[in-house]
Amino acid sequence: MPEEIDIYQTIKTQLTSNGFEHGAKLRAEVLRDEYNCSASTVREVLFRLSTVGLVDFQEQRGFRVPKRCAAKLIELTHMRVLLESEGTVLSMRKGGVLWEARLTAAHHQLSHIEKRIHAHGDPSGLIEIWSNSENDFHQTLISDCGSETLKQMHRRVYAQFRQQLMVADRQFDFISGNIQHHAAILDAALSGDEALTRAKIHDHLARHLKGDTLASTTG
Amino acid sequence: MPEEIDIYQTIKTQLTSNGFEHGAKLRAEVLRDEYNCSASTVREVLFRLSTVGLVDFQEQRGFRVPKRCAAKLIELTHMRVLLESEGTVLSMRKGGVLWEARLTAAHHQLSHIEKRIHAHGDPSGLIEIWSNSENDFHQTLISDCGSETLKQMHRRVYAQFRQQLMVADRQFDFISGNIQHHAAILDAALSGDEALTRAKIHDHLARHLKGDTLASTTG
DNA sequence: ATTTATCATAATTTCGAGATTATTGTATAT
DNA sequence: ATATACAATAATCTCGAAATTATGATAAAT
Repeated sequence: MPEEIDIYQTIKTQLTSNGFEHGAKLRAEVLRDEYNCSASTVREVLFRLSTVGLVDFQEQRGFRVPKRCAAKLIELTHMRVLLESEGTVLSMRKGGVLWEARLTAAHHQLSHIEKRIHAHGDPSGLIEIWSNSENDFHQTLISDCGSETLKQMHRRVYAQFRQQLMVADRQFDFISGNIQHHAAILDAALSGDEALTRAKIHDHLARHLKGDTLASTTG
Repeated sequence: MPEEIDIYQTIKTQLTSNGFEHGAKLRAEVLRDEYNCSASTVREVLFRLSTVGLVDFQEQRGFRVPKRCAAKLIELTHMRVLLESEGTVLSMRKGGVLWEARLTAAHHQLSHIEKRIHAHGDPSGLIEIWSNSENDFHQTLISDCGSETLKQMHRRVYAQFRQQLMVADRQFDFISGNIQHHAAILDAALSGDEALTRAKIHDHLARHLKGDTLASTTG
């Protein structure tokens, strides 16, 4: 069995779920023990992840986890708005009932978890499952856009976005306003109002655009 | 000196300038002779290029040059319109005179070459220089958008786009209409009319959207 | 004649070591 | 005390070969 694919996914998951410190050095000779493989294999994986933006690489100076950076988060947010709006509107136009059903289902699950977190106050044990549901909802929004390229780019941006946001022990990206935000996006999408849908997607992410020099284009 | 970076650039250039056949197999053991290095180094490079979309990879079945595919070209074109419009409008808003100057210069050079090709009839000897100028013009359009992320994504999409279009001995992407198209984009950008600029960028690339199921969003 | 099994060949994947380069610490000189 | 030169250490980069897996050819069986 070729394990490089597994190792790639494993390290990628670690990178996007706070498995490493921001700015931490990633030494192949050290990581090899974690995954029972050689340093060369780890090196290849890190090289690939650097191409995707989840790892920083400098020649002759090795690999590092990208450090937190406000400007970068703004750029990634801006990209999310752009790609997610476009993908969602395209999915709406294809007008599939199946898509509406899947979106409703994804929102139902996400909503359920968010209400539990809101009621409970402490999201500690639910962070992973919430993170997966949030991801699923946003992926579903664009799932029927008809462009594998767009979906791939969005996955990439989303992964980097999450990496920037993840901090140990904190409440991550979750705020109580999310419940209304997600519901508003769902309603707008089902209503068929493209401009409204774009606006709601923008509003949902707007809090990450504080101090932005990049103005919004579609709002 | 670490040559992997050089080899990466070399192979990338070959991939985007018709250096390989569409669908051709890329065997590390064979390519190593071309670049005076080991098969492992070539393998790493191909792995990285596969992450960027310029090489197809299947586990246990090696690397291949992506084959030509109408649907893919449409997706890439759609992405170019999306990213290039957004990046250009953002550059316009930053309103730099330096940007306008650079854009005018880039257009002047491109225009010069295109008129020579148009007059001469045969673009054979000018393909490479035209290709560089065209690339430069479009990169300059978005150069002051303020988002490294957007620029990086556009570079990637553009590279894949060109790879799809390149065919040996043919006139590549060049058509006589380009001269008017590029001039129209320049004029619109300098005039400050955002909607018009978006429209002209779309029109310029519209011929690659034949048979598109993805409708345009901003036009 | 077509299918299945087995074997030989070729390609891919993984590895650890050697070569190269950066980093750190120490000593000397200004 | 600061700066420079040099040596020791640690990291990165490159490589060729061994291990694994796919591919293709040949033979046996239905």
